Amino acid sequence: MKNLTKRQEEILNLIKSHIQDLGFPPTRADIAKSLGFKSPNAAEQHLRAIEKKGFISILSGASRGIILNDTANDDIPIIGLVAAGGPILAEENIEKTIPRSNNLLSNEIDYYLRVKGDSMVDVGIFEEDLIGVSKTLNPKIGSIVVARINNEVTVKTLIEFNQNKVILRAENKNYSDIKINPSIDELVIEGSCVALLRESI
Amino acid sequence: MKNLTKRQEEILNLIKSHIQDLGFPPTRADIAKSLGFKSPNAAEQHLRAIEKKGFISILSGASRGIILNDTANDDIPIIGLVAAGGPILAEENIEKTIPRSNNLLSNEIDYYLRVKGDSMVDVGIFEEDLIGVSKTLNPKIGSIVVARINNEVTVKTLIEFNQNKVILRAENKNYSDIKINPSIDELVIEGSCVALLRESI
DNA sequence: ATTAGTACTGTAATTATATACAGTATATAG
DNA sequence: CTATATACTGTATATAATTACAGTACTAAT
Repeated sequence: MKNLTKRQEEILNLIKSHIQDLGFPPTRADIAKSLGFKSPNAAEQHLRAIEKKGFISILSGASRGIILNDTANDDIPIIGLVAAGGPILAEENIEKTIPRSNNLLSNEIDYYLRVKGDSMVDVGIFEEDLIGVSKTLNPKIGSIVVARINNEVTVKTLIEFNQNKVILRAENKNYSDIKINPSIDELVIEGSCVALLRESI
Repeated sequence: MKNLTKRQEEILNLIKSHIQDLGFPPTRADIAKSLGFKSPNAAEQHLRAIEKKGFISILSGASRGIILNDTANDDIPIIGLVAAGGPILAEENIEKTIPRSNNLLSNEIDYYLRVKGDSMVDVGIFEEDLIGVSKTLNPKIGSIVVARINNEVTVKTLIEFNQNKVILRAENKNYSDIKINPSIDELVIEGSCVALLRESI
């Protein structure tokens, strides 16, 4: 997507604030009036240019038919089953997304991961719960982390983390600790768990 | 604000989803076409009625000049400690509020209640968790409810609910069932638990 | 009994809007 | 030197859209 000129950006911002204020886009005449053009055609031509650069779509024949092509992908993805092999945030794993502005929990959250299995029930994390994961937050000993062991993604408590020994604990008496030697098995700590959501109790 | 009729609500929803989908409100003709009216005037008159009831404003002369009067500006309160005696939603119990538009869970939620104690740990509800409570949802046997027993507010599973015998269960082996005779003890089911939030795991 | 509200059809006029066409001027890239 | 892009004025027109007016029919309230 090419860069907008100063004037074009001015017009795009005008469209955005018009939508913000009134709830619908401006007409060509509105734009012309706001920016002091004496011809609505000036606005028309700017719109065409902005459309050509991909920032908006114009519906022909529809009044105020300007659609913002929001590039700003600040949605938080909800990850369902993670397909083995690929990255967690791969397209195919995304169940749906929610706008970040609707997120009332920590804004450190990079994605929500739907919990599979009962290995964390003793700390109140149940199957189908959504855990909020921060990729950047440094995983601390004793915190709950999202780990990938040999391409298998799992949620566990981090008990020990050394060069040649990592221990992950399932918070369920029926499971035993997972001991990993990172020089033998591939281990990636994908992130830390910072929140939890449960729908339809 | 008066209530909308079924048809009027249908039209309001149509406007909302049109805005959601395209970014601007529909025209009278759009509405007529969507709902099968043969005259755009049918839409016009509905819009006037909806405006009269306060749900929208219509800008005269402007195409698509329909402004949603955000009624949904009621914030969802987060209830901390419930002071004995008063209603749950009393001012002094409100820890803070969050805009309903930011709520990504069920929109049946009337308030969030901060959980005190460990009586529900076996179903993954921990101290300091926030449970989303619906006042209107009919409490079902087996569901988790917010109950008030002699002015004490508690969260428990509803096991039995008869005229002279109500059983509430703590989901924690260390607690025993609470048996109540509603003709002796004052019992109010305040709502049903429909969601759960946990911050800072 | 009558008024007000709901729920439409049908027609038509006015105005709002998109959009084509014809220009002018400046800047930049090949 | 010649396209191509930017940045406009000015005019005109087809059509999109609002909106008034005249009806019909049913329901609920005063």
